[in-house]
Amino acid sequence: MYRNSFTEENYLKAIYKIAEKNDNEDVSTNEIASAIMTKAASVTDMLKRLSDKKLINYKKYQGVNLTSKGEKVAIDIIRKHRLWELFLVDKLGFKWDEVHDMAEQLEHIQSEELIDRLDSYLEYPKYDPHGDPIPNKSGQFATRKMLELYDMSVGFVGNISGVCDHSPVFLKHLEKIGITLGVEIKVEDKNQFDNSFWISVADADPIFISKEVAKNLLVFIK
Amino acid sequence: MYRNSFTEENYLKAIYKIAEKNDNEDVSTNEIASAIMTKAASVTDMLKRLSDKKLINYKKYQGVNLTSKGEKVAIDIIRKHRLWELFLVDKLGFKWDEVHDMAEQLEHIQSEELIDRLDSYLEYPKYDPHGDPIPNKSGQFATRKMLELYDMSVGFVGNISGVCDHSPVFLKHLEKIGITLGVEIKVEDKNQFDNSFWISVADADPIFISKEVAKNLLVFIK
DNA sequence: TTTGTATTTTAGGCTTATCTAAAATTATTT
DNA sequence: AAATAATTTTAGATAAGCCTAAAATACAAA
Repeated sequence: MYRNSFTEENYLKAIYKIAEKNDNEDVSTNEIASAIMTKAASVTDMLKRLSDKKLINYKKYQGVNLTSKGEKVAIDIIRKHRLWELFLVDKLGFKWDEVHDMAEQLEHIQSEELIDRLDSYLEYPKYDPHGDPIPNKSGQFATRKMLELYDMSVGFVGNISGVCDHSPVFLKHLEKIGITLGVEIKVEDKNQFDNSFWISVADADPIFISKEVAKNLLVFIK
Repeated sequence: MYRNSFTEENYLKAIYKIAEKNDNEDVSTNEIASAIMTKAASVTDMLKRLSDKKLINYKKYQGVNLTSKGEKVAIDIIRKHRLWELFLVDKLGFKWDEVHDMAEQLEHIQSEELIDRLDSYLEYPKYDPHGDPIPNKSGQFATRKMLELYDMSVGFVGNISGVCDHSPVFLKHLEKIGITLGVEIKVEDKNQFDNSFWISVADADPIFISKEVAKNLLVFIK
């Protein structure tokens, strides 16, 4: 029974997320370096070690992808991260823009029993506070078709079900203008000039949102 | 704003606990080595680093004690450890013999806000699942005079308020014979020959406990 | 007080994870 | 296809933490 270090877990998670974003193409050294905030040379070092441990498939200069063993580890970390985030928001009352750094630490706590009990305590949730799916114990993600609000037409009615950008600055902005996860919105008008929107949120007075905001909001059809 | 490593925090915690046990005498290299499960040479290395950081007072060959800065860190770790233990038992339903290893990891999560909210969520508890006091935000411990059950005389009535030995094997044994934290006990008889006890627990039929058990149970007077 | 034992420190190595600078490889452009 | 640019890897250091073996110091006993 091996145990992976924090650092190894972080690399695997980063590789998983980059691959997910790029339709599972092989992941390059530089992409990993910028995700982990480190230098390419350090990444190369680590790739060799992960390869030795059969956690990734790696050929020099060719980029990498996760083995099924490596993917398992990555999904497990994501499961832990999202469960802890939900705990922090639902039970301890944190806001959705405050929990990321804490979850980055908590995701490395080693105990399967702990995470299973946390899962049960939270009543086997399917989505985290940002709308991202939480894999279950066997690594399965719930799926639902989510679309960018930006692509919806005037008259569309649906619920905010996720965000693309997870940065505190974006999340705080949403909070300020009254947009939270799950809230019902309606597209009242679209501005041809700058592609900004007028939307009404939970039947309140319509608010203005920019193209940038609309592109980072995900909705699903009611 | 500095950040201490896990390892540094573990050393400081170990020094604090050894000093506490020995009436705040200076702590020796060997004592630390055996507490941390490492070698004396490694301890010496670390003592130099902790001393450079002004977390301990260290003179070669003379043993060490914590500076007020170091003590603060140690108490903070103990606070986090005990709060997490209580969370695991009270909220996630773990048994008191199962939580130590998880709390050893959780105690190093860095976020003052997190621990304050956990404290609030648990309603500012004063004692952990083993009866050990939980320091408050400013580092103050609740105090109550606890005595070994071993020193009580026949007829004594009180409540189990703590344990000396924290090992799973001891705690499981207590569980098995029906002794839990807070339960009321009465000393029915003491055996001169081997210093074993007959005690009744919560008005049930008297049970037999050995000298070893009696020395590791703490009571306070009702 | 000298001798012997136990404790502690130093010296020198090892591993993980990082870095910079230089070399090797791949990709792009003319 | 050759030249240039970008990416990736190697080489060689560094720091934290750990180790073993040997040297230094402190403690205990004759």
